[in-house]
Amino acid sequence: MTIDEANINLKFVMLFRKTFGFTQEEYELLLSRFVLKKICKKDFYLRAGQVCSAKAYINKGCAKTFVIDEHGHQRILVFSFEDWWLADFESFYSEKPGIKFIQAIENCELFEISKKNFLEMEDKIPKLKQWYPVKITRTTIAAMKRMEEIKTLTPEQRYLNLSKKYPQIFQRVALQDIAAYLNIEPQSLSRMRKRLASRH
Amino acid sequence: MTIDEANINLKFVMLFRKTFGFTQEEYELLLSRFVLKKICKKDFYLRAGQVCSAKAYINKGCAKTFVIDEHGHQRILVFSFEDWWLADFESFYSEKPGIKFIQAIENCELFEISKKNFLEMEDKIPKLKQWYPVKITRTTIAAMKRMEEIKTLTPEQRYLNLSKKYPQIFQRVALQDIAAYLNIEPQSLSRMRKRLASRH
DNA sequence: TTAATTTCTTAACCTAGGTTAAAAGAAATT
DNA sequence: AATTTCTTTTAACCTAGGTTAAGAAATTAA
Repeated sequence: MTIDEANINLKFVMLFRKTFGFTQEEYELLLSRFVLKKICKKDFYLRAGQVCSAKAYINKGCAKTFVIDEHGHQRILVFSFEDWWLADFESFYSEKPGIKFIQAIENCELFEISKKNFLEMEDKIPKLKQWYPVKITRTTIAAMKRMEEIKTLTPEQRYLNLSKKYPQIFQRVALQDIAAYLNIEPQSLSRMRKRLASRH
Repeated sequence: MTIDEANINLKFVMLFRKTFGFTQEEYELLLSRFVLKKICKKDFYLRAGQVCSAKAYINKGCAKTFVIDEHGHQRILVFSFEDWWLADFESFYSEKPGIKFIQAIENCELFEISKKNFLEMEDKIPKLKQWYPVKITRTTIAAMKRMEEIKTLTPEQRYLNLSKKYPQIFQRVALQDIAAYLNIEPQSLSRMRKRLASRH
């Protein structure tokens, strides 16, 4: 399947075009390696035990990445929305089976590129290679910040931060998933919301 | 100050020499840009508010990296021992003042290289540049794993993991710092150790 | 060696979140 | 519209860790 011209809306490719000055040929070559993949709500993009051999740009929809803890509970590591990438980073680079599940929260429209094709593109379009250090540095900093946040804040504080920073998230993500993201049980989130409401 | 030949023990440089096949000239050029820096126990290598404009290889000693939470408590993000690097990664790359403190837990012998010199070396020794993507990918994966661990495990489980994986750490790091690393108060760690001991 | 300081432990009480179970509300099916 | 299923809320009880305060043990300094 190739990408329907009418659907092309890959912000990052457009951004590259501007930032790194891709030629028309490079632009088209890169685009040709992406494949449109539609997945329905509740479908899995990736399951624990699989090797993540591709990454996918989210054009529409959202997804959650989670691991299963020893009690069998989902522990959500990240929610991903439009203009983000879906992948189990660890498995993608190690090429070993991962422990993460990536599941659609809404019907999703993804543009996927295999690791093989991506590496090939990095060879053929040297400008693309400049992207990696920039992007991964940002990813690392984000992961470290997230770690600091989890370390220093209580679930309640993290809930308040989330409500403040991404109030729209409650329109798209179920409370039970918010709870799994905050690392608490849905009942506790419910009680917490009540507690916070009563402190008007 | 230059590095005394007798003291040269930079494993990473030796490793590079083998892995990337540095020439003698490259090897000596790179070494010449490192500066020996000794800091005493309890001295700060870096303070919040400063821009981290260098990184330091730990040849001897250990250090803790922490942030201060809203109650004024230290929250230790990482302990660093021999053969690790000291830096506030976030500040190093953003070139903005950071929020982290890096403090020696023992007297330390560091080999420091400024960001400026490091970038210059990356230009002059192209083989060195190959190192970055490899290293930062590992750093990112480690940060993500740490985040998963903090998310999925209780302080008690993390204490048990630490005791199992790095039993030697208790010989070098005070219990109050272990507590700050586990995200609990020293009293709670003390109580927890008693609880665990009684379950023989 | 003693005094001062720091680190570690103990205890009593408090609170947030876990656990279990059930009910109420919403959404999806029939 | 009615039924089934999934999500959210409520409540009672339990437990781990926070808080405060004080004492014991170990370092460090004098």
